[in-house]
Amino acid sequence: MQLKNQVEWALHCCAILAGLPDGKRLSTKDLAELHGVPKEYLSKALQALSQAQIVEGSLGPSGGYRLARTPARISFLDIVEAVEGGASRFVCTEIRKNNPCRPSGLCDDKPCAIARVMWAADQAWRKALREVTLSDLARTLEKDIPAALWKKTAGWIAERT
Amino acid sequence: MQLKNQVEWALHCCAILAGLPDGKRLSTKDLAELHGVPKEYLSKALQALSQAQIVEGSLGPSGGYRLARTPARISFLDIVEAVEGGASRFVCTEIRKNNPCRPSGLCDDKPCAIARVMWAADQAWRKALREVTLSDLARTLEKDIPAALWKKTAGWIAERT
DNA sequence: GTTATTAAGGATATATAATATCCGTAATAG
DNA sequence: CTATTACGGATATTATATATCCTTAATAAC
Repeated sequence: MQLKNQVEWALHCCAILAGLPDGKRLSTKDLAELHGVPKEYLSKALQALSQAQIVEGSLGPSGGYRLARTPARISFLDIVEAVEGGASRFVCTEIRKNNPCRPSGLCDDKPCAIARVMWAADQAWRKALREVTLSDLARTLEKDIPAALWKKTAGWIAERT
Repeated sequence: MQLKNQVEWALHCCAILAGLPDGKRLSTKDLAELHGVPKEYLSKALQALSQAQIVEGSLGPSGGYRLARTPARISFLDIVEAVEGGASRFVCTEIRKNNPCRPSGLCDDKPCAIARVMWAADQAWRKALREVTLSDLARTLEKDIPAALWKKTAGWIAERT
């Protein structure tokens, strides 16, 4: 049980888009080349982000993607859920109802106790992701990435925007 | 991306085993019938629990499973990890290294900033699961389950131990 | 207008993992 | 000796993830 690799790709793409000069866009082709991933498949992830209104695509030459709102207003959770879906990773199939001792008419007033615990843990995961935004990430990256690489990459991007 | 249904089954089986009279065992066959799930496949989940030393199997007629330690010392996380594995659900494939601007010799002193956030969220999920034990669950179930069903099920189990 | 480029989305193929079943083995209680 | 059990290996089936291909409509540049 693993998150899709598209989640990783989407996060990295958003990190790049967050650093783009104002109003500029970057195409799927360039994002794919920058990250060394297949353009066609990455495109699906970007489309998911677009549908979730996290990024905004535009057509034609000089078209491409940019963030739909400021980095401070986009959380990791937004991006993860756009790609992976918002459903809990624990699915309760109500096997308690298969208990042969159970009266057929019996109705439960609460969801299964086991599911409640699993769902609460899922919420803890989501909370952790909700609390980190793209601007937080940008600050971290600025410290992590060597200045030379940072500058060279910015130049590479500038040539294509 | 969903947890395996075996996780749900394993948790329910452990809940039953936690309520078993001292020293008694219950077989895969009975656990499967009680939960309405395929015996052969459930067996794989129970084997995983056995390998993780959460339950203890014994052979022969009147054999079966019982918990390997007290319910207070078995957490949801123990059970989930036994079935689902302990690896983080986010896998970093280091796509940052595919950046064409990156000097080929460059070595990173830290793991990718995006991965760090994702891994922290994974830890939050695990923490929530680590903090709930089978004895906590037993207390909750006692309140949730109607006394009549509780008693009838206990009887059903008693006939088979 | 014409052309090249782009996002968007549908259709389809391939690979991997989840789900499920079957069988052989060794242990063990009656 | 027999029936029952956990355990593990092998295999089949189904679902999902991964990936590619193709068509369409928009649009910027010429």
